[in-house]
Amino acid sequence: MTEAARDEMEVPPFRYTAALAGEIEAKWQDYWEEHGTFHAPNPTGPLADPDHPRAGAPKLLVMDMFPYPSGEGLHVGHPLGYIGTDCYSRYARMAGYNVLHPMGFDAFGLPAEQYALETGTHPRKTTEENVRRYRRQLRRLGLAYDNRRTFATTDPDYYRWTQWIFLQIFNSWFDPERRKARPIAELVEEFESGRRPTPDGRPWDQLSPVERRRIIDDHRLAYLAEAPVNWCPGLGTVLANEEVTAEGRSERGNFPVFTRTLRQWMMRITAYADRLLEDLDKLDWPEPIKLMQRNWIGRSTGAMIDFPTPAGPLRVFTTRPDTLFGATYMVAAPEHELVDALVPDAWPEGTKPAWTGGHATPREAVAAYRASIAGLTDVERQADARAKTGVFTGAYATNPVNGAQLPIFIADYVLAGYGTGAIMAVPGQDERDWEFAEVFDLPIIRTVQPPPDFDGKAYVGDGPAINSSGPHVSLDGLGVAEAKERIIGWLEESGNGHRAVTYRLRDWLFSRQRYWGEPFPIVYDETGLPVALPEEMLPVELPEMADFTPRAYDPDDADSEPEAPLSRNREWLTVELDLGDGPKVYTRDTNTMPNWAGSCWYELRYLDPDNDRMLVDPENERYWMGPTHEGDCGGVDLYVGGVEHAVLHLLYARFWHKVLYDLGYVSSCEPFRKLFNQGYIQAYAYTDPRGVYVPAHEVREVTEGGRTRYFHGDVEVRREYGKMGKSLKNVVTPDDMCAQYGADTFRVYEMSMGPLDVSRPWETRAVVGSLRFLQRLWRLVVDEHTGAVRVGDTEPDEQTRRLLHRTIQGVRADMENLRFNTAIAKLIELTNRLTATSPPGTPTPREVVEPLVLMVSPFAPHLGEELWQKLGHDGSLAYVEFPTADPAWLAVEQVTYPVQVNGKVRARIQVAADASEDQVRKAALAEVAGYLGGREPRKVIVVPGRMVSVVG
RNA sequence: GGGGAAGUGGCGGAAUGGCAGACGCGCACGGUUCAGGUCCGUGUGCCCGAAAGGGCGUGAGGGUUCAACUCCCUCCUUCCCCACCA
Repeated sequence: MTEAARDEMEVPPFRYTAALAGEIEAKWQDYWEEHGTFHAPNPTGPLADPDHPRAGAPKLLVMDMFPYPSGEGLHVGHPLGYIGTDCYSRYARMAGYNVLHPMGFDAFGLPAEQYALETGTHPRKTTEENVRRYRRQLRRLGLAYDNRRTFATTDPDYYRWTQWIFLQIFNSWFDPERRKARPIAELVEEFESGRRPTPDGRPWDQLSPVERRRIIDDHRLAYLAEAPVNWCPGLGTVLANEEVTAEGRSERGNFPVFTRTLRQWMMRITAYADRLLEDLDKLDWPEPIKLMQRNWIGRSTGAMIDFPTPAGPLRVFTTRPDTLFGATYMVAAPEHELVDALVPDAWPEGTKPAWTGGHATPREAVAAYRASIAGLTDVERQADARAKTGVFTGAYATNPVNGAQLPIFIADYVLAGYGTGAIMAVPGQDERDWEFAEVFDLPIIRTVQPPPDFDGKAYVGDGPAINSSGPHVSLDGLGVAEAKERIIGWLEESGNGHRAVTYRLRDWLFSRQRYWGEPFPIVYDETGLPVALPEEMLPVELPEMADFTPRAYDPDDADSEPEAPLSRNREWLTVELDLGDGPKVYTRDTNTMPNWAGSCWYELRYLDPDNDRMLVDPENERYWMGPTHEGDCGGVDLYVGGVEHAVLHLLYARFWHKVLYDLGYVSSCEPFRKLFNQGYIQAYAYTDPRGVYVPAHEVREVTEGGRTRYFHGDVEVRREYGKMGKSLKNVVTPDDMCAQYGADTFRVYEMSMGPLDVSRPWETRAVVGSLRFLQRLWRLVVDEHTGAVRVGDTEPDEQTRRLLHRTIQGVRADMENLRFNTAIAKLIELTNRLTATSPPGTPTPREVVEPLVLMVSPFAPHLGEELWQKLGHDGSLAYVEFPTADPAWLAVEQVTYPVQVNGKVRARIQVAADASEDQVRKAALAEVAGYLGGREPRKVIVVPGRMVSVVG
């Protein structure tokens, strides 16, 4: 007889098994879909429904970071956050909120295209298949989405609006006075009226149309620029800095990446740096995430200082203008534009041999140094980080504060992209400058007095200024902060510099030479300047192409040139249009948008997914996302996702949202009011002695003598801890869990493993604990042998009733704070109490089991619905009020006080809850007198309701 | 190098400064069972003890407090992020 057959014979016919769970789950999933149970009503438009039970109720918008439907499918780690938001949403709906909990798919981008390339299938086809599979898997988990609002970013109806937003950004400029984006037409008007001077001062009407367009284009929030970009021949595309690893390789594929200057679309996110920084204070986000964004934006305050040179002023940015007297040399980035003009024909008198790099002329030295840098990979540069390299340009600059002649070097420790690409070097107060000064034997002047016990080199701390007096100004004796103020004052008066702020944040490189992305709604006319397509022409559909592969090259071929796949589609490339000045032939932009584009605004589309007149109806946006009080930015009420999006996605989305806010399309000035980062589910993986991974589920654990060893067959294997993945042979899928235990058990297990924001290891063998819990709950309602409902209107005993109300109160608090693990622990306790007090054969008190079923239902929704129905109720419990604790049963009559003597618990006393402190003290002392050796206690502390502490 | 998070039984984890280890896994014993466990019950931090009881215990060390997993200082370890940002 097989085990399965035996099980079938022996297991009571109405036991809650995985098989029964599967039936119940399918039944309720169909029910919810059929009845549109989780449809949330909008205030207006096609999704409005005044008869809905939650129409007009307070709203709650709960979202997950939507998934990338990859070809690999889901493992048990993926839905952790989704289950969390689902439990929270179901709870909030029962607590009276109109809850919108939508889900969509982020389907454009590199991985989908890579997967398509690997399988030789068109990305549209594989994407559609993947989305279908994800939908099925998520439905199987009972996730309560309003599925009328589901979309993929690859739907033309969706990316039509992605392109529309691009056009709004393209047609806007940032007004620094008003600190906001304004329509580009208003800028044109300012130039026309003369209120705003043109860059070279000529009147607007004397400029040629092309000159005017260039000026306007230079102001746009989305603009074309020759930018140093990361060209990856192996992938055949340029990459954003964020997609390049510290080793200078592509994050995806690990191919070499080269720097190349190309004409690219850029987004002027730097214009919003200050607002992106300031508004972090208004957000209910985890502090570490805010800090990461602050660091990414990297605002530093200081001064710009101009140092006269023979080739014109060399401008530097410094955060330490107070150390100006300590500058002993200058360094420009090797790429700095002034360098070529600076370099003299011959080395000046007295040039130290070490400065020349052994070259006969400065020009040769500079060229050789540049070549040596270009030949290095970033890994080598990184490895060389210890030893500073560089070369003298042969030129000197003048320190404006004292006339000192400062040799100008080029060195790669100065970055072209930050500040002005040049620095004044102050070795006395900067460690990097000190190192360089040591290598090149340059003078070191301390301008801040280090403390007596300071034995380091460069001193970066605070202290009185020294050696800082000149003919125009003296800083001596001032602290760093005062010295900064005084020197900036002098710089501004004397015209040698000014206060300045710089940011680490760069403008966002927004184009990719890829196929699987949103095409730009841009064409070029005969001038080669960009022209926006009119809104009526959206969407610009991605043309079907049989050959969509990027032209990849030998990964090491640094001389290769990028080529966009769309540029090979001759038919699509040119288009005849009449844009108001007669029919003309235009060339389309052949770039596509990066995969961040679709996720930059999707929260808005959920609110009004079918609107074909606008992005989102303002009334719907105001209802779901609008500010609710003075000083509030508004936004999604709860946004759950992984920390890996702490910077990029969240920063880009905030930027787009702010542009839409400035232009008046949304009432919320931030997209995500509250952010929560869920942890990751990790897993063990096992390698055999050859280092090959073996299937984790085949590994046996043997514990002997307190030491645990692992075996695969007879072979001992080594355990590793890490991510779940195919290559590690340790994947467990939700489908496995649903088949083995049922979706409800799986959900309960994931939510009970630990706090939602903490990563933890997956352990399949522990899942059974959650099944046993649900089985006990089931057994409280259903007789396993007869299938009869065994709930009666009997009174629970007082202790059980009190426990019920304490549980209700505790579970409500836990749910509000997303502490699902402790909520479940409380529910198990109550279930265990009922199991003990209502054994089989006796009725289970309805008064307790009904609220228990309601409280369990956010975690185990299918079982909840089924039991609710068995308890005699019609329809779904999704809108039934969540239980409320009765204060009368929370109050206690007797309190047990532990009594500590000198920090150790020596006794327990029972006193009436309303006993006075004095009564408690007396009772406690009577109990522990023996521990005091007959002496009077020195001190007695009564913490009301908590404990008594006696000090002897 | 800078920043962040975290160290509690065999394991996952509980604990507004107030009885450390809730709840679950595992394990042990018992029940039901011919048997098995996706059942039920009891026990389960460590050490001494037959027990009653006692001692020790939240990475290490110090401090504040009647009282510290919790607050402060120093150190160690692990994970994550950023890394020549002037």
